[in-house]
Amino acid sequence: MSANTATVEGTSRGTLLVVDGHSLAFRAFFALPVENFSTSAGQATNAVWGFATMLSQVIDAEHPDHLAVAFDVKGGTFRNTMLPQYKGTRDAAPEDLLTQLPLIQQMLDALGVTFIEKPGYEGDDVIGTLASMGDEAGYRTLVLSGDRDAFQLINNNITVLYPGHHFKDLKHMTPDAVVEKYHVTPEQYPDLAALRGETADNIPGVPGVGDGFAAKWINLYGGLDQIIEHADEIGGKKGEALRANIDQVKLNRSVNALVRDLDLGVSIEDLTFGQVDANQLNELFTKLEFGIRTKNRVLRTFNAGKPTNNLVPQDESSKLEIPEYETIDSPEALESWAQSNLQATNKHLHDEREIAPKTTPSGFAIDHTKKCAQSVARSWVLQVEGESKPGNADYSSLMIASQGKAIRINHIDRDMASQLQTLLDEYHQSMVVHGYKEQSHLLGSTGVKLPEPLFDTKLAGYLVHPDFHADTLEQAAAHFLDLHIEEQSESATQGTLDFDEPEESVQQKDDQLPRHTAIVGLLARNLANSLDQREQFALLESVEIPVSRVLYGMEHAGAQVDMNRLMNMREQLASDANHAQETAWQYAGERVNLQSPKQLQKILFENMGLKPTKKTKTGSYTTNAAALQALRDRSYENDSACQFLDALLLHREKNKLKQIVQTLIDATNGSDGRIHTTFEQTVAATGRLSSVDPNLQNIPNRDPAGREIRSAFVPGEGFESLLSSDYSQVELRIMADLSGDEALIEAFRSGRDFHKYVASLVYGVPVDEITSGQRSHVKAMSYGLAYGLSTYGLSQQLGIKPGEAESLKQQYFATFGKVHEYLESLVSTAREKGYTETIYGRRRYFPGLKSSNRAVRDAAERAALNAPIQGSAADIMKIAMIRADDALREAGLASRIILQIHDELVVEIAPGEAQQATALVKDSMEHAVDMAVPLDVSTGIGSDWQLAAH
DNA sequence: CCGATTACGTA
DNA sequence: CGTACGTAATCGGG
Repeated sequence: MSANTATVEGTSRGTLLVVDGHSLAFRAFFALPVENFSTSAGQATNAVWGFATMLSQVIDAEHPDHLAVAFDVKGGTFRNTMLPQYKGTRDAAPEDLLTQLPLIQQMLDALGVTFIEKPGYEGDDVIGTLASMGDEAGYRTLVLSGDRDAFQLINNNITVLYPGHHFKDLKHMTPDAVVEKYHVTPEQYPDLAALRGETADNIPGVPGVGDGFAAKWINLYGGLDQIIEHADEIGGKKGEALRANIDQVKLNRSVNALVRDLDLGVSIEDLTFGQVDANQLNELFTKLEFGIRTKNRVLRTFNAGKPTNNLVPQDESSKLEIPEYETIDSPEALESWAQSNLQATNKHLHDEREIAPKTTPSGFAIDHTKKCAQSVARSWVLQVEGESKPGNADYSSLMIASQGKAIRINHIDRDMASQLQTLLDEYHQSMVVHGYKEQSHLLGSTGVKLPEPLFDTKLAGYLVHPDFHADTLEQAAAHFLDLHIEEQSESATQGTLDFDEPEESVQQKDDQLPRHTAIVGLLARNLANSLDQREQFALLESVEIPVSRVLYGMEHAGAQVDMNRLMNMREQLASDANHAQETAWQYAGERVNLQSPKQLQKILFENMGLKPTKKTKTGSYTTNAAALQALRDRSYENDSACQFLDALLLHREKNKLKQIVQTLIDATNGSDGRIHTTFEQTVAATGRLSSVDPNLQNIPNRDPAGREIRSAFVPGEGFESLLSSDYSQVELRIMADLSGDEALIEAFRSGRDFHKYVASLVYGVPVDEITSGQRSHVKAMSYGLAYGLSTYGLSQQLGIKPGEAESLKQQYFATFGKVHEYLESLVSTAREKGYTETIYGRRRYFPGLKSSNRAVRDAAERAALNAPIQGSAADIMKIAMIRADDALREAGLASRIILQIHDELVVEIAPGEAQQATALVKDSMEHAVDMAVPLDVSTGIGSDWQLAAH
C-alpha cells in the first residue's frame, strides 16, 4: 500500500485536530502587541484573540470533524523531578498572559470544544496520546503546536501545524518537511533536540552544537545511542563538548520523549464539535471588547454546516450573490441590454435630482445632510479589470450588473467604445464603481472616458475607515462586510495539496470579475449606510469623487522630464559619491560598505573609538547625519576621524541624490518621456494624498544641491512653462481660524512678515527689533504646534536648553491663549467621541487615546492633535484642485495641473496662457474656503520646476 | 525572497 | 521625547 493510498483512507475516516493550548497562547501573546489588544479596563486580550483567530483559521482551512485542546496543569510534572530547571523560562510567563488562560478556556467552553488537562503530565503528553489515538483509529491527524517536541509525532497520518515567525502562517510539518528542514526523520528529531537543547524550555544542549552538527552525527551514527557509543571518535572542540555533556544530553532525551499512552478517559469519537453557546460567547467577547467581526467569524467557523439557531442574526447585506452573466460582443446588444436593465434605475434618480436642492454655484458650501443609501440601492455596478498603471494602463475585461442581472464585455473595439461611452454618459449618475480613478485608467486605455459615478466603494471605505488599508477588493469586503473568501492562500493550498485537490485549474481561479462585481454592489449598500449615518456623503460626492477625476487627469498627463539633464546629474553625482567613498575608505583603512549602518557602527565606535551620541530604538548606536555631524564637531583633535566623517557625510548626500535621480530615470515612461506617478487617495489617514511609483512629493527642495533635481522637470511638447503655486502657512491659518484667537488672526490679516510679527508679540518687542534668532525660534514653535511638539523636542531642534524651550512655550501660549485652548480641546473631544473631524467632516478614529500604555496614549494624543489640522489643510487643497481644474477647463485653456505636493500645485502652462492660468489657479486656491484669515497663495513661473520657485 | 531595521527625502 | 508619507539599502532568516 502506498503512502498516498494510506492518507486517502485516513481522510475518509475524518480529520482530527489536536491543539497545544499553552503553546498557541504563548505564540499569540508574543506575536501580537498587548497595547493593541487590551480592554479599557486594562485586561490584556492578545492571546485570547490570537487563539480564537488562529483556531478559526485552521478549522476553516482544514475542516476537521474532531477537535480537542490540551493544556498543562499547574504544578510540576514528572519532568521537573528529573530536570529541575525544566521550562523555567515558561514559569516566568508574564502576568498579562497568565490571566488570559482562563479566558481562553471559557471561550472554548462557549464554543463546545473539549479541552483536556492531565495532572502530573504536560499538554504535550496529552497531545502525544491524542495524536496516537487518532492515528491508530485511521484519522488524518493534525497537531497545532508551536512546540518542536511535537515533531516526533509526525508520520504519514500525523502532520504538525507549526507557526512561522508570523504566527498566523502555519507550516505543515510532514515527514518530508522535517527531513528537508532538519535532515533527520521525525523519529530522530528528539535525538537532535537533545543534542541541540531547547532555549524556549530552558534546556541546555551541547555548547557549539546546533541543528547542523546534530543532524550530521545522527546521520553518521544512526541515532543518539550510537553517537554516545562512539563519542570518543568525534574530534575537535565539538567532540570534546559532547563528551563533557553526555549526561545532560541523556537527560534531555529522556525528558523530551512524549508520553503517548496516557489514559485520558475519552475516545476520539467523543471529540466532535459540540453545541455552541452563542450567548455565553457573546457575553465573553463583549467583556473582552472584541469586535462584531471577530465574533461573527468565530461563530461562523464553529457553526459551519449547522443550522444557525441561537445565533446573532447574520447581517443581511453579507449575502454575496455572484451574478450569472451574458457575454456581449456587439454594440447593439449592449444598447438593448442597457435599455431594458438600466433605464428605470436612471429615471428614479432623475426624479430625485429635480427636487434636490441645487448646489451653491460658487464656493464649496456642501450639503452635509444629503443621503445616498436610497440611490445606491437602485444603482448599478461597473467593474473593469486589467492593469491600471498610469501611462501604461491595459484593459482586459468589464462587467456591468444591475439588480442581479449582468453582462460582460471582453473586447472593446471602436464601435463598442462609442456605444459604451453613450451608455456611461447617460447612466453614470446611478453608477457605482470601486476606485473611480483606477477604473478611469482602464477604460481610458480603450478610448472611453468614465464620467463621475454616484458612488465609489474604495473612496467611501476610506472615509469610513481612513486607517484601514485594503490592498484588494477582497480585503475590503472582508473588512467591511465580514465576508471571508476561500481565497486559497498559498499556505493553505500547500498543506492540503498532499491530501486532496487533484490540481485545481488555474484559469478558473483567475476569473474574479463576476465575484468582484458582486462584492462592489454589496459594499456600496453597506458603505452608503455608514456614510449616511455619519453625514459624509457630501464629502464623497463633492470632494473625493471630483478630486479623483482631477487626479486621473494628472496621472494620465504625467510630468515631462529632461532626460539629458537627469543623465548628466547622475554621472556627476556618481562620480562625486565615488570620490567621497575612496576618501572615506582611505581614512577608515578598509573598504567598509558606507551604506551599512552596522559596518559603520563598527568602524566609528569600535575601531575609531568615538563616543557614540544617540541610540536607535533597538539599542544600537545611530549613524544618522545629525549624529555624524555631532561626532565631527567634537572630534577636532582626531584628524583621520574628521576626514572620514566628512567624506562619509559627503558620500551620504551625493549617493542619496544619485539614488533619487536614478529612480526618476527608471520611472520615466519610454514612449512619452514623462513620469506618471500614482497619487494614492486612500492611504494617508489624515486625508492627504500620497504619491508612489515614483514618489514625486519628496523631490529635494531644502538645500540648493538637492533642489537642482527640480530643474529636470520641464514643460512638455505643446507647453511653454511650469507654474508653481503654493499656500503659505495653511495649517497655521487653519489654527487661527478654528481657534478664533484674535491675536493670531490679526497677525495674518496684518499682511506683515508673519513670523516676525508673532515674535514681536511673544517677546513684547517692536517688530523692527526682532532678531533673526528670535524669529526662527518662534517660527519653529509655530510649526511645532500642530505636531504636538514637546518642549524637549523644541529644545533639541533649536539647540537650546529645555528650560528655555519651556519658557518660550509658556510665552507663546500666554500670547495666543485661544490657540492653546483649541489644541487642548481637540484632544479632549477626540477622547470623548473617539474621533477627530476636519472642517469638511472627514473623520479619523483614535482607539489609542484609551490605551493604558502611556507611550501609546501620548502618541495618539499628538496624532489626534495633528489630524484635524493636517486633514483640514488637505480638504482645502482638494477643493482648490477641483476648482482650479474646473476653472481651467471652463476657460477653455489647455494648461493643466500635473503635480500636487500637499500645499503646492504644479501646472503645465500652454503657450500664451501664463497670465490667465496663473490668475485662475491662484484664485481657486485662495477662495477654496471662507475663513477668518485670508489664504495666502504665492506663485511663480519658469521654464523648469526649480525656476518656477518663488 | 521577505521582513525588519536604518536612513532620509517631502509637507 | 513632533505629524503625515515612500523608497532604498543591508542583513538575517527562510
